[in-house]
Amino acid sequence: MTDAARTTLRDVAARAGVSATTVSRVLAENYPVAEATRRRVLRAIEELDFVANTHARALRGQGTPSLAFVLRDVRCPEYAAAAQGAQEEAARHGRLCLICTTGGDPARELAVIRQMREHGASAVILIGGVHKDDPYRDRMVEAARALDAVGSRLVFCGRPRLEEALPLTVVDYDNEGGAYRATNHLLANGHRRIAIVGGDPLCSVGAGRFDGFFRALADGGVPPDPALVRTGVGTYACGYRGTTELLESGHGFSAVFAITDTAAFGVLAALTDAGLRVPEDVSVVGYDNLEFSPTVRPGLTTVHVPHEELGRVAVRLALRSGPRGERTPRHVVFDTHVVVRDSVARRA
Amino acid sequence: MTDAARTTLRDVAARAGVSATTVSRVLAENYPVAEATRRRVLRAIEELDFVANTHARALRGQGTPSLAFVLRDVRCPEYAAAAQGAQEEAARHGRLCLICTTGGDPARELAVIRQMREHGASAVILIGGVHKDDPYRDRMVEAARALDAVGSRLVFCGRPRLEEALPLTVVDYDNEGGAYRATNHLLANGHRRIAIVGGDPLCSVGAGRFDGFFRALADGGVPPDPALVRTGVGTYACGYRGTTELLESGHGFSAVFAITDTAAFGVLAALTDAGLRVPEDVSVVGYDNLEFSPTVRPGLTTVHVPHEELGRVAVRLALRSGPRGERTPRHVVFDTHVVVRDSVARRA
DNA sequence: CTGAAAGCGCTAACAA
DNA sequence: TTGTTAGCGCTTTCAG
Repeated sequence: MTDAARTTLRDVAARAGVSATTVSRVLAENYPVAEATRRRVLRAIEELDFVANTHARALRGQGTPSLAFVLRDVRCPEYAAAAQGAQEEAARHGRLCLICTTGGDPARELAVIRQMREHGASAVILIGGVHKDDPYRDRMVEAARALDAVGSRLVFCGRPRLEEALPLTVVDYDNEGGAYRATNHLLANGHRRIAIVGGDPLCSVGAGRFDGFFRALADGGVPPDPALVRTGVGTYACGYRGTTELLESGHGFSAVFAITDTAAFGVLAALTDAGLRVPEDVSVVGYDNLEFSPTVRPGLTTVHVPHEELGRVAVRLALRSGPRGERTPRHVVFDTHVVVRDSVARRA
Repeated sequence: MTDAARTTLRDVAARAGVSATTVSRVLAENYPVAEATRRRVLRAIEELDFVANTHARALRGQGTPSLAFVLRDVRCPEYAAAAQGAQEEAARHGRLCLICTTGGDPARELAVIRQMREHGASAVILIGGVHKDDPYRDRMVEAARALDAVGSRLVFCGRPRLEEALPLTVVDYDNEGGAYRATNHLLANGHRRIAIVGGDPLCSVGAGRFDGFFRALADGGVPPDPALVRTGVGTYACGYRGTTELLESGHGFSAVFAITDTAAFGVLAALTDAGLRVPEDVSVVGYDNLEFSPTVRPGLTTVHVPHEELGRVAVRLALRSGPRGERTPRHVVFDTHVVVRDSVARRA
């Protein structure tokens, strides 16, 4: 029982008593075919349960190239959201999506890009932040050029652009600005001792959020206190741990800026477990506005990031200038804004 | 700037001053090639930044066929978990994964299966429950046969098998049993008035959970009360709404069995918003044991489902009997068990 | 050790 | 309206 050979267009042709060309034309509907013949062919296709071979088509240059997404982990709600948006958009265009997870390993990311090149994907969309790392950066530059050279594109989604002159499409959001506004919201509510928890300053996402935070502090005339900074990788665990450490350290604070909503959930849990009330005792803001964030109690005040939209637009731009379109690199940046819910109170 | 033609193996051959055959052999490493020649070829590949064309390979029959996953929505944590497990396993085998979302539309699911057939995927893995619908079922039977006919497989993941004789691989979990045990846990804690919220009895997943629930009630000698049943589609919203309705209806209850953890989060929120304490006033159990479930307060008592594992095993089985392996349909069912946390208390 | 030739399944000139 | 032919990029006999 080796590969039961797949039914080919020739089989259909034979059965319908026509040439392969005719079958092809019936399928493509791009050429006149006598109605009777057409019906005969259609019946043969039906009877044989024929489906065309994508690879043969692709080889002929007729294929609809797929789209590829590369992300760290589908379980991260932000990435899942972007992936979902992208999927929907791709489906709308009849495109197939390859989704590959890398577990955050840059080597795997590059490997995947390579696989996509082999595959002739019309675009490779990289979702999520990057670690700042020069050799990696250089390889990315190469990748962008290589993809461009064959009429394909590299798209960064929720990841800052590299240098200006690169054939790269970037769909990003105002990461730094969101952090600035979130911090300002805390400041405006009278908070001065604000902790920041869970961010990774070496990751583009974390770095931008830190920047916005400190800029807001500076603009608000509040001196930053290193004792109130707890770095991490944006997970629940580091939100929880960071908060617990902060509490134990005895450095007072009246508000926490969690670098992600996921970390904020950890912050909330740690505070609750310590017998503190949110927002009466401590105020909390998050970042991302996950689907889940309005549902926790208290509802989480956070920064809205249009994750689905990022994915959708990434696909749209990737598809816009198909192989024969103009090659202009594109750059779109979405706004972010604070969504006020119940986790921030005026400082007593 | 039309399709900058992609570098081909011939280009490499020309540059290295050898035949295409030799280049192919250097790539495949399946045939002796003089070291000097090899190096020349490798250099040419490097210089030209050549990557082989997957489609040509696939056409020749040498390709590594991809794997396809079909699921409703990547944003659902259960599906994301399964997808992640599957991805990792696939990556381990050097396979590419196509992930397609259907938005729960059976028509799209079928369409996707078709695309996968065109693609020659070695397996199509369907993740998640199904609605009970006969015409759809029949098409699925057809799909299973069609895939099998070309040496590919259809895999159900977290979805009950169809008829016995089908060439279908099933990786499922003891859905009914989990609900039975969760309900028993409530019963064992003295609860008699137990509401069930959020399930869709027309979906395979919901139906199994309802069955387990009612069986446990029957075995425990507790007559089921229709007034305590609130159906839905397993979302946060229906957990919330169901609970609110229950509360307003005035039918007393001391515990809620939420059909999914996601619904349980809604139940928890509704209870909290109504000024009730969990578990002091009302006990709650969920189902799924999402990553998030231990992190809410109180920690959610729930039924563990090994979602990642389901995905991993689905891939493993799909790959096990490659095209030339034996065709035996397989069926594996994972156990489920109750994870006790803090949302259930003894009935006062 | 290397190369020439055939062909995977499909489509597009070009003829008829 | 239909068929014939050639060829996409690769691998693989089969000869050299």
